[in-house]
Formats: sequence, C-alpha cells, structure tokens
Amino acid sequence: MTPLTRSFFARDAVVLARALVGTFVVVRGEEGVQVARITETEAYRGPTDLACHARVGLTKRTRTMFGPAGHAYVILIYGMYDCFNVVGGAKERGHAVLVRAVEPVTEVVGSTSGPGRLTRALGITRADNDADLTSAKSRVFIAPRTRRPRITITPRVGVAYAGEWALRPWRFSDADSTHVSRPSPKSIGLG
DNA sequence: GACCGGATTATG
DNA sequence: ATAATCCGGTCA
Repeated sequence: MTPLTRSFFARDAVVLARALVGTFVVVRGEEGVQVARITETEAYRGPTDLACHARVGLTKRTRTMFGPAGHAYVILIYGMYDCFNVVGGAKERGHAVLVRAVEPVTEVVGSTSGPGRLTRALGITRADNDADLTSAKSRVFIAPRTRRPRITITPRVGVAYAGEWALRPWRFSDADSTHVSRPSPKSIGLG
C-alpha cells in the first residue's frame, strides 16, 4: 500500500476528518503488518475550538499538533488510554483529527471500536507520536480509500465542557459500518 | 511543587 | 454508576 501525500492532510480539520473515513491505517509491527479501515473520526479545529487541545497554544504536549500536517499526534487520556490523531491544517494551525474507530482488514486482536481500544489493538502508543504518516518507512502510515463511504454526521463525543463547541457536527462515521464507537452516556443529551 | 480534571473503558 | 490511573496545565 502507498501512503497518502502531504497535500491530502494539509487541509482544514473538518474537511480532513470527513476525507479520512474509509482510508486505511497501516501498522508495521514486529509480527507483521496490520491494516484497518477508518470508520469514525472527529475534527479538532485549532486554538479557537475550545474542545481542541490546541486551545492552550503551543506547549510541550501540543507541539506535534502545531507541526506539519500528516504526522501522528498520539496522547494519553485518563491515565490509561492512548488516542491516535492525524495532524491537519494548511498552515500548521493546530488542527487535528481524532480516529475513534476502525474496522480490521487484516487480522487484528481485540476490539477496534473506540479511540482507546483501536490504539491498544493496533499497538499504537505515544512512542508513535509525531510519526510521519506520509512515509511508507514509518511504523504507521495511512493509505487512500478504495471506495467512498456513506457518511453519518453527529456532534463530537465527550467534550461537553467546550460549551457551544460541543454542538458542532464534527464527528464523521461510516453509515454502513458496524465498527463504530458507542457514545458515552455522558455525551448524550447535549442538545 | 501541589492540585485538578480529562478527546475512555471495564465492570458491578 | 463508578473506579482505574497518569500527566499536562495552572497557580503558588
């Protein structure tokens, strides 16, 4: 599989999030290559988006987000789960897309529906933070989709603290895939 | 240098 | 419903 090029990623996170549904995550582990198709994403649109980590500006943690598009932004949440994001944005603006679910193409052990689950199943960790997803030499990269999925659009999950930003319809999922995450009870009833 | 609270999940 | 579990961001 051939990785997508930089220009694919260097776009507004909302546009990129939608375009990433149906693309393939390729992970080159020690026991071979794992491939999974992205079925659910969320856009995080830079410093002005109060749900986005970039809202605090350029820090040690967010440095990757403000770097070049097409790199991986992997962070720890709740002390125990890694989240896999893809850096977007035309001008290193702190845009990123969270990958919330994938469906296995090759054999993958464990559930891949849910941001914390897919990283565990695919073996993606913070060690992969800042990896260049446009290079076939990277341990992790992303390859083009082979068909255009039907997309379901909903508000983002788990960002109720972000006020009106939590209502933005910036979550994109494959309408025909069963491999999507279940919204946490906390996020239900937002409006 | 202490404290707070998550882009979640598993279990009761 | 709630515990598990770490660290970045914030304030002192």
